[in-house]
This record gives sequence, C-alpha cells and structure tokens, in this order.
Amino acid sequence: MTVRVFLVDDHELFLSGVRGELADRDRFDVAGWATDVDDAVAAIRRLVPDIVLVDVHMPGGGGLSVIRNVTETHPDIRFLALSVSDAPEDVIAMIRAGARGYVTKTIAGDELADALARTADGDAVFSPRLAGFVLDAFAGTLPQPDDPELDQLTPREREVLRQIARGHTYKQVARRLSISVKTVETHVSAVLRKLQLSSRHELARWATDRRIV
Amino acid sequence: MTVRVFLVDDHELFLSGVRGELADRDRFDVAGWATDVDDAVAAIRRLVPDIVLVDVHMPGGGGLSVIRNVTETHPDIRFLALSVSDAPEDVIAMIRAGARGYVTKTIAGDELADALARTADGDAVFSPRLAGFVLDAFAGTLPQPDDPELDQLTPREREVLRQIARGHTYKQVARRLSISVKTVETHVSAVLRKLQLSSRHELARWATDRRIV
DNA sequence: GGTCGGATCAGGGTGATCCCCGGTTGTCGG
DNA sequence: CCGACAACCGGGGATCACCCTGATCCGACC
Repeated sequence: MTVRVFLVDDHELFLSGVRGELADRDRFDVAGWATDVDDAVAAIRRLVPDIVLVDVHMPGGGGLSVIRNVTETHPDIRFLALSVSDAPEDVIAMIRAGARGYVTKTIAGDELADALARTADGDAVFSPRLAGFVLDAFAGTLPQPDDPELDQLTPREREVLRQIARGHTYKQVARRLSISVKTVETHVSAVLRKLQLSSRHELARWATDRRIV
Repeated sequence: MTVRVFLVDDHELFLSGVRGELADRDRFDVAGWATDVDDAVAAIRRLVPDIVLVDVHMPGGGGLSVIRNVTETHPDIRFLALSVSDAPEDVIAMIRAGARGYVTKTIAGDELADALARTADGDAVFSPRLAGFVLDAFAGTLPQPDDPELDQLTPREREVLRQIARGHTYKQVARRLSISVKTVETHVSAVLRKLQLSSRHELARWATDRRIV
C-alpha cells in the first residue's frame, strides 16, 4: 500500500530535493506540496494525504499553524516535523501541536524515507539527539508519582486538601463537605503542619505538582 | 562500539531467548541479567551497562521500581521497556519514570536488536500502536497553547499575574517588582476583572492550567 | 474503664486579600 | 491642548486565611 505524502516547506530547492528523493520509491506517492501556510492548509484539506512532512520555521506562523489548522478538521492526518532547528522549544511545541515525529534537515534521503514510512505506520520517529528532549519534557510533567508524605494525612484531611487545591475558599469547602468553616480551618492547619507548608498557595502548588487534583 | 546490555525479566525462558538472540550480534554485549527487582538494581549499579531492557510487569514493583531506583544513582543509564501489555497506562507510566522506549513482546528478534540499538543511540523507539498513546498523552498536557484572553492584559499586569501564580503574597510581589502593595492590589484587581475571575486562587489555577508560570 | 486518635465545632486574634473610592505622572494620537 | 490609557500610589472597609486554645463525640485498642 502506498503512502500519500504532502510536503510543506518554504524552500523550493529543498522541496524539489525531497520530491526527487521520494519519487524513486514505490512506497510513496507525493500527493502535493506547498510553500506557505495558507496554501498548505487548503491543499491538504482538499487532497487529504496520509502524512504531511512539514517545515517548522516558515513565514505566516510556521509549521505550528499548519498542524493546528489541519487537525481541527482532519485529525487523522499525521505530521512529521522537519527543521534545521534542534532547539528543545521547537521540538516540544511541534509535538504538543500534534506532530508524530521530528527530524532535522541533516537527515539523509534514506533515513527520511524510513522516518516517513515509520510515522505513517503509527510509529514515533525522532532524530537521536531530539528524542531525549521530548521524553525528558514528558517525564518532567510528573516528577514523583509516589508520596510517602500523603500517608501522614487522615482521609478527611486528604479530602479537604483536594478541595483547597482546587481553589475553593474555606466557606465553599465547608458547604461541599457539609461541615463548618471552623472544621475546615482545623483540617487545613493540620495538613499545612504535617506537610511543612505555610500557606494555602504553597499547598495548591504542592498538590498540583503531584497531580492530586 | 559495542553496546553493553542488561536484561531484567522474571521469565527465565524469555530471558535466555533474548540472550541467545543478542549473542549472535557483534553490536551487543550482554553484561548481565536478573529476574527480580532487587537483584536487578544491585547488579545494574555494579555493572553500569549502557542500556537496560526491562520487563514492565514483575513481582516486587515491576520495571517501574527498577527504573526509579537506578536513575536515582545512575541517571545516564538508558531503559527500554518490554512488556506483553500494550495498555496506555503502562506505557505512560514507564515513560514518565524515564524509559526511553517501549516495545511489546510480540516483537521479533531483529526488531528488538534494532530497537535496542536505536535507544542506545539516543533515539526513542515505540511499537507502532504505542507511539500514538505517548504523543497523545503528551499533547494532552497542553490543551490550548494560544490565549486570546492574555492580550487583554497590559505587560505589567502579566508580570504581576506571573508572580501571583507562583504563590507569592502581595507584599512579596511588591518587593520583587519594587512597587507598593497598593499597586499590586490594583493590578491584581484589574487582572481578576478582565479574566472574569474572583480570587487569587482561581487566578493561580487559571495560570497553571495554561502553563504561564 | 481508661486512653488515644479522628472528626467535629467555637471564640478570638492578626495579617492577607479584595473592592470601593480617590489621586498623580507620563505617553501617545487626534 | 485634550482625551485615553498605562502605571503608580493612597484610605477605608469587608471578607478571607491562618493560628491558638479549648471543647465534645465516637470508635478502637489495651
């Protein structure tokens, strides 16, 4: 089964280079290409390719705009980001926008074809140096899922903690739990003391850091 | 350059299968193996391999424990998770713990060798069906990176907003920005009004939700 | 029966938060 | 020049957050 590829890059020469490279391979069928964001979005919506190879840095919003616009209407189309930049911000931004992979332009033709094929199959492809960034950033979203400190808290205190972390006032928590404001204060004080914190703001940060909300 | 591999799996048979598979390949040197968590952690710390192939489901905490314990003392050692399970929870948990890749046990010997080599090189390797989970989960950590509401705020208000979101009191913000507490109050009031919020706690939540901190 | 912890509530106090009103300065464009 | 706006500062007051002491009730445990 051939993979229908769409190319987006503001460099004509690079574009034709990729076209030439893919033309020799039976696996790929270059459905179309574009050199700016608006043309790309329109053409992709019309042609509905299997995968889009998109440059990151382009006038008019860059590859980010292309991915966001297209995925709104066609969430099934896959994106492989291609860039001269190996800056972590760029990589993270593209992945968060929905790109299924990210390779740098130093890549060889064979490798690019391999990356496209793998991405089309549902695999995730990153240039070696980039894979670390993505996984580090992802791992960083949850530092420690275990928490011996939470064991110090009674069930009721944990319940109050959750409510406070959500930003509710003492009064609101009291109503939700059908207890008095004074009881809420007692519980919050106990939690703050046990966790060595000093304010409900620190408490909220503490809770969101370990995803208790 | 050979890659020194350590194997962790509670199934002896599977373990010897992998050893046999890798023994034929010059690229790999199986530095050691273990069938439970404690032995694995001790041996890995002693041998310091380049990469650890670790089973996800094992008595004694599973691969998660191995990764967590080892990375505390040896953050440079890479991990490739290997499992019969393709459940999103397992995949996400392992990646968050620090695994550089995740493949299922349906994988062929050649593919496993390829995955190990790629992971050792710094690449990220996932079984095709799994890559989607990881990237979806990662993309899900940031729902809307655009924020039309932020445009309503003046630069100074945004600055104050960041400080408040970090949990600082008005007094602290005033000192940091070298302005009076009253001015901070004014800015905060403006921000709350413009963003249709009613307390600094909601504001903190609002800010952390869209990663402004 | 006594003791202990968990959960509930109250009074009283200090500081922080938030809103209302007011004001000054400076900049920018009509 | 004048209006609009951003940034700055103040008084006063209502409410909220946090801490302290002290209290009652209940169930578990020795």
